[in-house]
Amino acid sequence: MPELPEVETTCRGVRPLLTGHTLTGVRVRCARLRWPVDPELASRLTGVRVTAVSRRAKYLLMALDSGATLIIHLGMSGSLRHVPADTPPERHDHVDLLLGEHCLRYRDPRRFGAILYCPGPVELHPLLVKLGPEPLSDGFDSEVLFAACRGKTAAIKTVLMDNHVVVGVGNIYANEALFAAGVRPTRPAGQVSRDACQRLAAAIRATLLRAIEAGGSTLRDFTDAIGKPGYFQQQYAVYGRTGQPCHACATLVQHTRLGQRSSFFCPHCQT
DNA sequence: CTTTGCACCTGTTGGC
DNA sequence: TGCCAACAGGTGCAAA
Repeated sequence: MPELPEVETTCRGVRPLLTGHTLTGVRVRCARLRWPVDPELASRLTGVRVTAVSRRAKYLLMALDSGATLIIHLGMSGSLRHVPADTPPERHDHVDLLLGEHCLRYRDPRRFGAILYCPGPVELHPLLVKLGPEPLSDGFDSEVLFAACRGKTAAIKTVLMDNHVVVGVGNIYANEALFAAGVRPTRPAGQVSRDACQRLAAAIRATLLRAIEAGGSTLRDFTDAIGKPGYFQQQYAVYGRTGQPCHACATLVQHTRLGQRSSFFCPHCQT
């Protein structure tokens, strides 16, 4: 579920609940996530204070005053909810981070997500160390994208979704940004002009920012039901609109498959 | 090194 | 109405 906007919204939602607070316990009901949850997680975290909550790509990073970091990834179906600690867990509620009377509850039906304890410098963690720039930072611009496209025969959409090039661009936003930039997802990256890269970089930024704003305005309290994924659905220009008319020219949106991922485009607007 | 396809899971959907 | 295959927003990793 979570694309970068949902992860960013989750990050902003949990930040005030965690920052400066001490974890009073951890309940692990199911440790079988993408990677097994550390069996010693409870003893490592109990009594430890959270000093900061941030995000890198789609990883949530909870900095601890012990110098360690708790890394949480929501995978495809994960969510964090803020509920009273005595709320009976439902199916797929795998982990609770206890905060006195309340807790942060991790739910993940597909269990593609992860909860990892990183004792050392988190920026050196194997999962983070090779990541490309954040799409909303100065580290990502059209020149970075253009350079990454040089000489590549792979489809531009594949490059946009490559975490070594830029992080956080999932399937939905790759499709949407390509439409906004007028670039066909199947176009070989090496044939994408500097000008098109300019439009793509801007479109990625605008598309993500718009979604984050939509999420932020939906989100008043990060409590209970609001923490669930898909809580802000927005209008997509092409994603999931196979056979429906393009909003710009009424040509029917086409569907194709690129590296096992659904791709949608307007054959008239995108070249 | 690049590129491709698989694997990890469960829940939902669409076609027959 | 019922059943089952196909598919779902991620992404690390093995294999080619």
